[in-house]
Amino acid sequence: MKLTSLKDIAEKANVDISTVSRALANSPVVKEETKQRIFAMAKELGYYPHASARALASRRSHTVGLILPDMKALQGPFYIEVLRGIEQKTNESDYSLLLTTMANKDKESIYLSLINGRRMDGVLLISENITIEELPFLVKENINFVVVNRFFKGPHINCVASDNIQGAKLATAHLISLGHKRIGFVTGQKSFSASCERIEGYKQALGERNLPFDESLLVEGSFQNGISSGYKCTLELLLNRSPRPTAIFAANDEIAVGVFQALRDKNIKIPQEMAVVGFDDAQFAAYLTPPLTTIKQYSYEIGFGACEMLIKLLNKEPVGTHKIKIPTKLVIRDSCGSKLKNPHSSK
Amino acid sequence: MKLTSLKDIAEKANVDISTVSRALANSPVVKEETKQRIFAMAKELGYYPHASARALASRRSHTVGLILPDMKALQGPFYIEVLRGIEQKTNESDYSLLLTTMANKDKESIYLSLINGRRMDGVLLISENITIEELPFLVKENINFVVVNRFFKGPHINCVASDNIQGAKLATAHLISLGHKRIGFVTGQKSFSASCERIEGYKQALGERNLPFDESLLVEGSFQNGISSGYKCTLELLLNRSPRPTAIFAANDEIAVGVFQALRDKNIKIPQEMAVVGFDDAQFAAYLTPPLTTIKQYSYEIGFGACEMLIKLLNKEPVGTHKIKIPTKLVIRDSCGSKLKNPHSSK
DNA sequence: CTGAAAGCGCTTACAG
DNA sequence: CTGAAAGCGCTTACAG
Repeated sequence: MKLTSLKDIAEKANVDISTVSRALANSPVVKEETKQRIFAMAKELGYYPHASARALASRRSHTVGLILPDMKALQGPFYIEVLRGIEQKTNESDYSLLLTTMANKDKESIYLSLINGRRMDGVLLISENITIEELPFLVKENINFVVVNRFFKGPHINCVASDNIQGAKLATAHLISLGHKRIGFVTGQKSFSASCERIEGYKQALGERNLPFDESLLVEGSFQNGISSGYKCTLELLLNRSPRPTAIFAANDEIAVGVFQALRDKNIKIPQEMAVVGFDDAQFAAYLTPPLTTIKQYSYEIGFGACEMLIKLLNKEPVGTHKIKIPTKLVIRDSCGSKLKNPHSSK
Repeated sequence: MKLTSLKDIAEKANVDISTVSRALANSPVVKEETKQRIFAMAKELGYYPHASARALASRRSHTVGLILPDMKALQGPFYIEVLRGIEQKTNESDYSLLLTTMANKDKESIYLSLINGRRMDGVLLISENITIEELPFLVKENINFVVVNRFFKGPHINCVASDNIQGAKLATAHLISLGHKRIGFVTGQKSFSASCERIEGYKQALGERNLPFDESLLVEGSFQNGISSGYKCTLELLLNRSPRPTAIFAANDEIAVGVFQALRDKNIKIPQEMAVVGFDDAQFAAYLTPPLTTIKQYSYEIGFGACEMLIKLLNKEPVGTHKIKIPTKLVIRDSCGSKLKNPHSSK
């Protein structure tokens, strides 16, 4: 079954294929009338440009690569939304999206085979476990890339991520405004930049209200094992902290679920005896008992923005800044209650 | 920056590029010694074949398309695992994976642009909302495809999915073996084949034990709005059913969460007063209170199997059957308790 | 076993 | 504004 090619259109329209090519690319150089005639024929013949031929000739695959540590990274609503944003942008710009995982491959060979094999024009790096070490390699190899949801310093390293500092500040300030002074914080792994930034935001909020920072109120949990680590860390926060915190900031919503469970097991009422804030605004956050107050991340915008930046790079268009921070938003539900009556009553 | 091509290798090895091409393709026709020499040079020069050039010449893109209704379809652990399976197989077979969504595009144009644009050799259809109508189009256009996680009849329609009938039978039989005779069933949308199959399995299990099938024990929920529909449907099952069911089968684990919530609100103890079984074995299933007994689907195997079948089709290798059913497994935890003491005591 | 040649379906200077 | 030609980097009959 032969598909229609430029040649078919050219013959039918009685022009050279180069003219057809230009017309379909909407080149300003070809006469409007000719263009219209060619458009019509192309449509009539059901023409679809052959992506590989085009890529070979133009030296652009019009494909963006998405590199994940492994598929499990997609778990949770956060990355799904990131993907939605990416897909929307690739669609609008007529790019294809190639999906790859670093699972059991070595990183350099991925980059090399994908970029040198010319399957993609640039890559989006979605990865909690990208290390700063591999980035210079990408820069050296002249690979267009943007890192999604992490920040790295360096002028050639393009990043788009949530403003974690601002988000954590928002959460902490909210608790403070409700009268809390001792705020426990179940963080994510400290090896993740997002964790450090959120801790930074927490400290800043405290500092701005002249509240002391107490190291013992920080317990390191895990983003991935949110529920179980949230549970364990809460138990720890309930022990030997004097006075006991009156509020807990969970570094993500899964962790908050664990916090909820521990609190329920200990018969500590939310929000009356302990306020809880999460981070992410996961879909289930509104369904918890009580509904979780949390920090919403604009993950769709992160994906879209990252892809937009990459495509601009590919088109050699000027990108403004190479580091984009997407602000977050406080979503108030019931897990923090309203003003605290007597924040220090419980010990 | 010029990348190394066949020509570079050919010059260096003092052979024609066609020989290099054959050697790298490991053609049996070229002399072993020549091959080795060429392999070495290729490696030394860091050669990566240009995917587009190869695709253009060989008329195979070596790319498999993954078509989703929208990114949200990936939500939940089920499809993540399916993806893992697919990725594993594409890796092994050296295929690339192109990701597309049907969100705001019309389906035929997707198929046409992707297949006729020759971006992919075949497609994997992951979609709850694929309709039987569009399949003949695919067949007519000679597109290689396999439907993941749904069954359609027809000799040219390749499907790989869980054995839903067997799974639902497993769940129901388990409840029956524990003494339950009145088993409520919060189904998925009846428009989904998975729902019908699970209902069928439920009926079969009942029939095999000579238990009557009571239509009023079936309430239609929703896979997507699992929690809220599970909640509502449970309330309904608790009303006017006489005698009241002593067990509830939830068509997926999210629905089971809703069932749990409703039961808790009504002060009905799980499993003492009501046994609950789910379906999927979602990650959170083990963390519910009580841990959920459920039916595990081998989603990784579904993805792997589907991709394997597709690649066989592309290679014109014989595929055995065109419909593969992957069996499910009962995972017993605490939500069904053990033997019922007095199954009819509660009314 | 290897080489020379044609061709895959486009794009893009170069002329005119 | 359009055409003729070269070229993108491979594969694959066809000869020898």
